Amino acid sequence: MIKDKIKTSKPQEKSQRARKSEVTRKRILDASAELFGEQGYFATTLRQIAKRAKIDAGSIYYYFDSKDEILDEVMEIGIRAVADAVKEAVDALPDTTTNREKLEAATKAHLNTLLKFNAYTSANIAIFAQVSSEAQNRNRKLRQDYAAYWHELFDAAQKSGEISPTTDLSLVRLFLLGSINWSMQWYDPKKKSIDELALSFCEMMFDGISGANTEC
Amino acid sequence: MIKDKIKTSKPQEKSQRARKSEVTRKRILDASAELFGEQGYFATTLRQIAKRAKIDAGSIYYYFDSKDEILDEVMEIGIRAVADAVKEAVDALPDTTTNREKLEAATKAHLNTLLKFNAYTSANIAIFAQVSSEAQNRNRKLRQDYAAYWHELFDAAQKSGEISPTTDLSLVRLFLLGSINWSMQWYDPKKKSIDELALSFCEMMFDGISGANTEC
Amino acid sequence: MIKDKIKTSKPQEKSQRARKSEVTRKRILDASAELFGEQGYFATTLRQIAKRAKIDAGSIYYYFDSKDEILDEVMEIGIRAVADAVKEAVDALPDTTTNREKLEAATKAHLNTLLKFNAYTSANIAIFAQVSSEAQNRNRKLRQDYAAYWHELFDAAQKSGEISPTTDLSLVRLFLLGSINWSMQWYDPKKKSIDELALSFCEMMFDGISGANTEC
Amino acid sequence: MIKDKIKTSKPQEKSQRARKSEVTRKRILDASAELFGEQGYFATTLRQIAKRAKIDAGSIYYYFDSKDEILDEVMEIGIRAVADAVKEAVDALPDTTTNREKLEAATKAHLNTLLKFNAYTSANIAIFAQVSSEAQNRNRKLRQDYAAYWHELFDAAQKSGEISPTTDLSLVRLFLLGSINWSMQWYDPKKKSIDELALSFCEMMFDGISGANTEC
DNA sequence: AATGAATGAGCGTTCATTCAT
DNA sequence: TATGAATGAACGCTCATTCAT
Repeated sequence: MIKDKIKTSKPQEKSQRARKSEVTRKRILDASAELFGEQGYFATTLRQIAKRAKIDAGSIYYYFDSKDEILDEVMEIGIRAVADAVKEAVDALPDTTTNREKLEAATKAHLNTLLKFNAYTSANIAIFAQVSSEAQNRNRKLRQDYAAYWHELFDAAQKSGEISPTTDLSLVRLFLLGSINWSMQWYDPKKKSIDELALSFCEMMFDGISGANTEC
Repeated sequence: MIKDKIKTSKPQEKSQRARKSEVTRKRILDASAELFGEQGYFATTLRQIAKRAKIDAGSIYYYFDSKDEILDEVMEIGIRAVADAVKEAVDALPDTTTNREKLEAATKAHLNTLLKFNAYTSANIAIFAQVSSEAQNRNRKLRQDYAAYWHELFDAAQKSGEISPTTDLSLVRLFLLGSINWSMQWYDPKKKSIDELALSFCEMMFDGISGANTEC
Repeated sequence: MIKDKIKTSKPQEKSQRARKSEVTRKRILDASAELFGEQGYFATTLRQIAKRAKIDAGSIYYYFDSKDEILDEVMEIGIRAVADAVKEAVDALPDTTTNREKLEAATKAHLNTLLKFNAYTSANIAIFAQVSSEAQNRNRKLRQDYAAYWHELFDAAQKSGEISPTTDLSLVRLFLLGSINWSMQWYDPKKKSIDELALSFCEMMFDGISGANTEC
Repeated sequence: MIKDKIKTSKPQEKSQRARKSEVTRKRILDASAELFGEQGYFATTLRQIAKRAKIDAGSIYYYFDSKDEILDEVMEIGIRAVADAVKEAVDALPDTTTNREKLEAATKAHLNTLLKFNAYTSANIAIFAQVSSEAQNRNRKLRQDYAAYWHELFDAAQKSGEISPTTDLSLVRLFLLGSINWSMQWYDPKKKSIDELALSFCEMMFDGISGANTEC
């Protein structure tokens, strides 16, 4: 809708109007992401979204064609946000970084985005399973791309010998990301920092918890 | 409601009426558990439940006071079901069984209940995060008991030296159960059996994936 | 919906419930027909219908799946009502009746149904042109049947010599029924009785208004 | 609104502004007339009108105070258009023309305006019965003037003996114009030309369809 | 033990309208 | 001269719930 019009205006000098419009649009999306994450998609009403975005419920339809369209955009932003955060974190590391360290950085970034910084990502992870399969499918490509990026990280670690050659990389990825995503349901910032948690996760995954290890 | 009446009747010779009533009641709960698991709590309507239970929507209120009461009972049954299955599986093991083997058996039992046998458990795990905090609280005690049971298993393993003494047992429990529960979102029975999956999870947790291990 | 259930119940002894249900259903249809005729389809709201039918707006959906379904049923009843009234009127005539007299009787019956007796017929004639083409199509078959019946009447009159052999019967039918239907927009019962009006219409159609006729 | 301003500006040299304004205003009216005719008044939204007129929905309010005001103007233009067309057609006839021929010319002109040339007239005839009685009343005076003009034509024909002295002229006028207006609902240009149709109508009205006529 | 009828609050959505720019 | 943003009332419709039978 409006989005298109804004993008076609000259980039260097956006009118005040266009800027205000963008701000309102973002307020709606922000409110939606928060509420979807807190209550789920179906339990969230457009009137709640409108109230939190400080506009009238009818006005939402100036920016979006339907509640479903909001959902799609929230979910898309959510996946892009983690993916970007993770890639950025990994890219920022020096060349000398080991692959295990890269995976640790990725885990930290994912966990921080999910638990602290990004309501869109929380919403995506929280509600994906409960929305219609159509809505899921619209988000699937981005999720697969993100999974593929993690696979590369794991693959590099295996190739360099940091992960045992017999390890099923797909399974271990699902194992790690499952744990991470599930932490949404129990994480309490008062008890442990997010970065510590991420490192603990990686340590468990890499070294295991077996008491026999120490016998080496 | 009816539930109470049934319990006060003599246990050995239930009238046919009472038995039929129980059957209908169970049909409603079964239908609810299935639908909650498939679609979520809010997306499921009482009419859908009634249809699947083959009764009239109004009749549900003969057995339950509200949709929320159905939710509570489904969730309770769900947690009890996994807890029972896990305990039974562990209890059935011979005395010579190692603690690691007990944890493996527990994992298999949890995973089988969740992914194959019990719609109530699937529903519980799938919808817990999306229902009201009141409903969550009503289920919390049972969940804590179940967590405590797992903790015992981990604790015994640590005491026996099978788990390193520095391991944070609470964290590792959340790590393992998070992975397991999350598998609901991606598990495909055509690719791997549930028991194999359970063993893979335990192996990763105990032994880790590090390539350095092999250097011992 | 409900309609089906009622029909499957034993015809000889309808329960009080079923009868009450039928009454409510009819109240909704009656109210709809009246309002559609008075205000048009789009200007009529379900809340107005509910108010006139003395039920709650939501209750309408116990009997009908949508506003459109009400429309369909109102339109169907409307056409059937005129068709039945016209056929009955013609059938009631003795064998000695001329074809012109039959056409006069048909005209009277149509006009009375439209202007006096049947809100459904008024609604049908008034709103047909303004509803969606889908709704029109659903009503089309019945309208064609009704038109065919009129055609038979005209055809018989032409065959018997009461109508000139060169007359285009389709056109004259449209001419007559157009005039009749249009009378909805101007007819005032205080000025002329419906039966008189019908006869005037037929006289004009048969004999024309030309002053030259009298010269015969 | 703007209309007034335009009229007060000097007629011979309208500013370009004023002219552009008039053009836009006409675009809105044209779009409205078309849509009202196609879909009815209530089914037509201001956004549809705006889209067809290639302006923004809000801009309509620069030219009109309300949707109802557009309706009034469309309806007024519609009646004036037929009235003018009919009068022009009759005035163009030579002095030797018979009154019947004048009525035929009037019928042709009305029918052509309605079915071919003028969206405003189509809209007026199509939607008059469905708009509020207030809106109808605002259009009534013009309609009565137009009816009076037809009455004059009929009256002259009766006075000259071309119409039988016993004919109820008001009724015959309603009869003819009803048929004509109703033809909107069934006329198909592929089957018969408008002029032929008009002549057929007049022939039926004047000469009747009776087979007995030929016996003269 | 169960149903059919009905309710009423609230849902997602639409639409005529307003107004600052 | 015209627009983009926003409003708020009302729309068709859904749903958990009630209740007489």
